[in-house]
Amino acid sequence: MTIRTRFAPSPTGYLHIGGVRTALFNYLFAKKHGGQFILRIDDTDQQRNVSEALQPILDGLRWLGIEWDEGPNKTENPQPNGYYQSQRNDKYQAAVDELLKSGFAYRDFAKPEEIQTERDAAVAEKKTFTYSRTWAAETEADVKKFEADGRQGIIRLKMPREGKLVIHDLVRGDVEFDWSNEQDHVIQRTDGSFLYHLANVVDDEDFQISHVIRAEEHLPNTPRQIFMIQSLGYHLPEYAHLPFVAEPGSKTKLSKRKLDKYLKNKDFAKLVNHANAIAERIGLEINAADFNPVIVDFYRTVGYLPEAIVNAMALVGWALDDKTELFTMRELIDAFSLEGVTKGAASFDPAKLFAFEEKHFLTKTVGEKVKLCVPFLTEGLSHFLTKDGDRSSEWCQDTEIYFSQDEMLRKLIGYAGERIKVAGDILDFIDFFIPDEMLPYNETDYEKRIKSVPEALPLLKEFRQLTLLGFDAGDWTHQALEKLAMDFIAEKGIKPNALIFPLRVATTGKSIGIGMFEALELLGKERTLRRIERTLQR
RNA sequence: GGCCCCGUCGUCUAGCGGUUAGGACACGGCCCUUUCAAGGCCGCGGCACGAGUUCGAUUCUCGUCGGGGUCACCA
Repeated sequence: MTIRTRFAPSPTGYLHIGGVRTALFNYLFAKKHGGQFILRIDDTDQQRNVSEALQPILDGLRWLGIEWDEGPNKTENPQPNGYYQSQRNDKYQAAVDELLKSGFAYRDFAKPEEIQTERDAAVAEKKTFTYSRTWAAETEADVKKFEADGRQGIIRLKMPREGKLVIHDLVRGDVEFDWSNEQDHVIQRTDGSFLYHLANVVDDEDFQISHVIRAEEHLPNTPRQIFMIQSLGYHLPEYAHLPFVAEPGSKTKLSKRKLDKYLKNKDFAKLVNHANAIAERIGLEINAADFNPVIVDFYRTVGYLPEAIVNAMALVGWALDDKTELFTMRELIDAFSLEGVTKGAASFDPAKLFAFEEKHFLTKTVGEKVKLCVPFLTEGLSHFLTKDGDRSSEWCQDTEIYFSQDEMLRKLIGYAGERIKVAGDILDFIDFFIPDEMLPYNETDYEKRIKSVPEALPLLKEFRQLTLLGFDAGDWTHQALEKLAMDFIAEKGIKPNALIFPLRVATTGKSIGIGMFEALELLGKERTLRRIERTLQR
């Protein structure tokens, strides 16, 4: 049997992190077994612009490396009617007609308030609501009568009222339902449009889906789908209901709308603050609704590695063994199995995701890191240089040199080592690329390391005059500089920090960063002296 | 409320009758160190509870409690 799985997003305008996990598991399972992964678009109830709302989802999946074999934007698609539910109405109509003909569905003329009354009564009696079928049309005469009353018809499933259904779920084992608890669900609306459950069943049959892998919130509505499958004589797919992705530190389903609440979680806040800082430095308008860690784009925007997201999400509700944590997509495909899927809801852990990012970034070569960082550096620099408005173009021209210092960037990334965990972190080191006369000082550091230390400036001045000024620019390496400084420190009989802190603030504007002498090496003699001079005159 | 699902450190999990209950992330401490990261070492911390079954239960059964999902002319 060919394994065929599908991910069926509704075009909502964004790719939810929980959706990623579902898509990923479907993808992994299909690839593992040499099958196909299909992308189908559930847009039966879509008012807005579908292609616009779908694009971020397609982009997000592609970015993550979850590529579909059939679906939108594919040149060769076997399905003549396409993969959009909105384009498949003929198929759905045929299915409804058949259900009607075979007696597994009926036309119903109840008014919404009449249904509601029955439902309220059931709730009051603490019983399962079951529609009385009072307004069900048995014959054409019934139809005429109801229509004469001004009633509008819909199509309902005529669900069994006795017996049991056992679903053999690949994750949960056998799950038993009583048919009597099932309702006569609507499958076609007054306006003739179709409902999700019907469309879903028809599509899965047409696309020959072998395994339905989806979040567990779908488990309660599986019986009605199986009822349709059986009534229409379709093949029954295998089911695997995944635990859903929960809020950090909770078992409640993760939701895009609860960001405020999540921000109270320390790890979540850390993740968001870090990302906000990057976004700010590239001049991005931060809109909390869209710039949200529940949405995949958030990570892409600040430079996370797609493989980190994939790795982290693969381990939400799945594990290979008791030790393997780091996976590439290829390794995931090889290792994945539905048996490894856990049953309990699994919290999304921002700290763990960040840890994966760190580890995956570490595996990149300097060359790869440069490639990843350049767009952020470019954005950050142009934002930094133009935020003062008028002067912008002039400043940009004057400082064009700073944009094209490949060699410096390369060295910097080497020296920065694991301080850069996300491509956007390169912006922590933007100071190396900006004109010396524009270097901003961290005022707290300046106060603490220079202003409030009387000997700081004299020491700096002396170091500059006696040591740096006469030092051969050709020997301007961090090793030579370090020796130079240490000799100076020894001679003066001071602690290293007495010189290094003021020097650090003077040359980089702040008291944290890469190794002091590596920093001076990158700056070069001329710029180092200029920055010190500027501080002395401040 | 009806129906269904779930329950191992704070979090993600390994475990599939006998283990000092293992790992990862986070957290705390120490070391290293010119700052910040990183790294090394150490530590904190868990089988929801109660009955069975069994020589023996984290593991099997039942119950209790707790958490969650779902009950649309949404998907």
